Amino acid sequence: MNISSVAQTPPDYLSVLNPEQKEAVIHAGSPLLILAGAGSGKTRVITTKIAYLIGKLGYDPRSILAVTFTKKAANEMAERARRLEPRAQYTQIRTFHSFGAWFLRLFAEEAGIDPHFTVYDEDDMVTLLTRAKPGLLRKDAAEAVHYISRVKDYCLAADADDFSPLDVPERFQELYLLYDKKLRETGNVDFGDLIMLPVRLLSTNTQIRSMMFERFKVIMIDEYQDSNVAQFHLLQQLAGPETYICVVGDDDQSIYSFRGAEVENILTFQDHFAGTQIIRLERNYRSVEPILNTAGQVISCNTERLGKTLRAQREGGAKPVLAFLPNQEDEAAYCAELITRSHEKGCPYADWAVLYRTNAQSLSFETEFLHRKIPYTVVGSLKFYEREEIKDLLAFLKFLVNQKDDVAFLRIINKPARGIGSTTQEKITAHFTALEQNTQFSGGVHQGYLEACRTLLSVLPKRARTGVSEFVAIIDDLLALLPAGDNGAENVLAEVLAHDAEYPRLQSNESQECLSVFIQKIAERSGLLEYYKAADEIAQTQRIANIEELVKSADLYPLSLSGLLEFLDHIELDRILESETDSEKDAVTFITLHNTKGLEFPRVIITGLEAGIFPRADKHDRSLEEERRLFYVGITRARDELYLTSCNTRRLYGRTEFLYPSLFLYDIPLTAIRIIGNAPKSFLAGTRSQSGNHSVSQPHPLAGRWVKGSRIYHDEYGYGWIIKGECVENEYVITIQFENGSSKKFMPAYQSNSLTLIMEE
DNA sequence: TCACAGTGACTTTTT
DNA sequence: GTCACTGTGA
Repeated sequence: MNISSVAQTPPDYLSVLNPEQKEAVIHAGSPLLILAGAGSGKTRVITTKIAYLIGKLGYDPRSILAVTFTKKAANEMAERARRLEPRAQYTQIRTFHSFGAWFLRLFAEEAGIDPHFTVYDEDDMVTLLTRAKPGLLRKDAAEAVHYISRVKDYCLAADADDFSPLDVPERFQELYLLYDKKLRETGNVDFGDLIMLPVRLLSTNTQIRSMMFERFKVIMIDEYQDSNVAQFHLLQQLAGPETYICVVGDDDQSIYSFRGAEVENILTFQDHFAGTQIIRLERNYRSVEPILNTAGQVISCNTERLGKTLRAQREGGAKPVLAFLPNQEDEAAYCAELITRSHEKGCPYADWAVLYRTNAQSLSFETEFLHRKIPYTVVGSLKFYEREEIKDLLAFLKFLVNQKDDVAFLRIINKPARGIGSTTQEKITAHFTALEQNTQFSGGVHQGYLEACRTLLSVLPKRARTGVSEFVAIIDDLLALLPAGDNGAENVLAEVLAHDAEYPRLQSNESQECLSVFIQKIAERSGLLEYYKAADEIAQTQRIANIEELVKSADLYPLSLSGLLEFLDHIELDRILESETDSEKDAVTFITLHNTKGLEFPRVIITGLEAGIFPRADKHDRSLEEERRLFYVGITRARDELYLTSCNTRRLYGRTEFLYPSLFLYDIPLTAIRIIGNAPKSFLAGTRSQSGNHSVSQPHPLAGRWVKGSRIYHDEYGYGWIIKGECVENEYVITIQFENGSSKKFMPAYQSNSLTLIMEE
């Protein structure tokens, strides 16, 4: 690692960079914070930097650790880095969590977990906690699990004295302790552990810590604005005195604080890493000028920013369009119309993206587009790995790896139904617990639930016995098909210090049988294939197709225990994104604003810009700023054309609600956009809805009927009286004070079914 | 073990 | 309005 041998002649890849990008690439020595605005060529800088470190500064590729948040981003980064510098294939380019998993497998023993651990998702966590505390309602377990996840984002273990950054419910710690005890019994980990356990291990074990210092000389983190406190601690632990640290992020694009992301990490980076140099990338190559200006207007309304002004590199382009529509059907029709017209002029459907705040909003678009036969794909509503059939199959895989996996066992013991009801299941669990306690005293090892099943066979009633012995036979058969292989952690020192060997993930599987055959066998032998085949026919679902997809995705992994573990890591940690067939198809993209991060489209429509929908009604101060950043992220996805839509009314929970324009629309100067449709006069006058200051103009035809002081009855809210009647943009709006204390606004014209005027006798 | 009805919730969600 | 969960009864 000779840092002093700087390049004499810059290679090609440097010549395509602008001065700031180049500065960021060749910077060395002190910690570096790159503030990279949307569309400023951030990925290019990171990948070029990796290539430069290896090719020009002579760093060993294996001594570089590059961390991202999504598998997709990691893949893209790895691929692009490799194109610039082939040796970058040996660089550790991973997601935070897959790095944690790699680390924990190496040091499983020291961390007190099974080296064959699998990762529990939130759903599994809830099941586990429900098992740990019988009688706990699933709803309450889910709440506790939510807090457990959050608390782990702050690196607070169950025995912590205080969970003060968070407002945890009463008796939370009791549940947390119980949960963690149960989790450790299974030998598995949850997502939070993948970061928290490495942090704890590194901070207490100096030997391991120096091994990491020895291994990683460079640490780079992408999307740093979305890192949480635990991840910050991990960075601190991994950063030795000699380590070169470079983080890249954009505080204006921090949109995951509800998941524990801590903007403070990027805002205070320079305070924690002495001598930090900051480089700003402010040239935007993506959007045309009017779109970028709009984005700038919006984000400048936030106060908590490091501050950064993007400059458009693309001139020309049209002003964004803001369309006011009567309701969500018209909104969907408007989008469909726009897209159809552009398609007729030769624009591919795939150029378009329809963005919305919540998944539920996709429904009206789906209905409309289906009707008009416009092809579309919905991104990320029902996640592949969350599907029942996939979870079932994965539970089988997990159980084969680890027979103490409580959650997996529970899922598969009686699915498809083998006549093993709750009574039998409880007997097995009780016996398992007894085994667990016995071995704790004797220091022995047991085979978990499988052994518990086997020993109980003789004492079970006939029907249960048949079922359980069938289950045991299935597991035995499948285990016999799985060659043990090595678990990849046998020689930790070699793995950590190896500088030439390729990581097993990239192993070629030509000589070996592949894992997909095995998963196919599981689907058959378990009876799940047959079970879902029948279900598909009854319910017209696609479950078998999903199972096939899972089988296919295991193609690249060898048939061995380590291959299976790797596959599970891949599934759990780096979720399968949309299938290839989807991305090849020419179709409009329907997507939530959150999911658009890192993407771009030539034409973008941001829909549902109404107060209470976006931003959501409960957002204030800091979280309002986060919502605004979300709007900013949405706007900056657009390359050539941007459309914004806002509805006057929307059906919510089966009720038609009257809605005001989104607060964020007031951030944009009227001259910067082209307004079409029936814009509320209060909006044009700049009167914000929140203040409720609507000037009453001429009397409305309905005003004589719904007069102030009248008694009313509402289906949902009960009795009340009208405290205000006003005319807003040709619509008559009344404010009702209900007897339950709440007050609400209604438009009588749209609510005649739920609202009744009580005539006095 | 299954089927049905009543109840409640109903953001966003990289891993 | 819709879905998913929970508990009861056959």
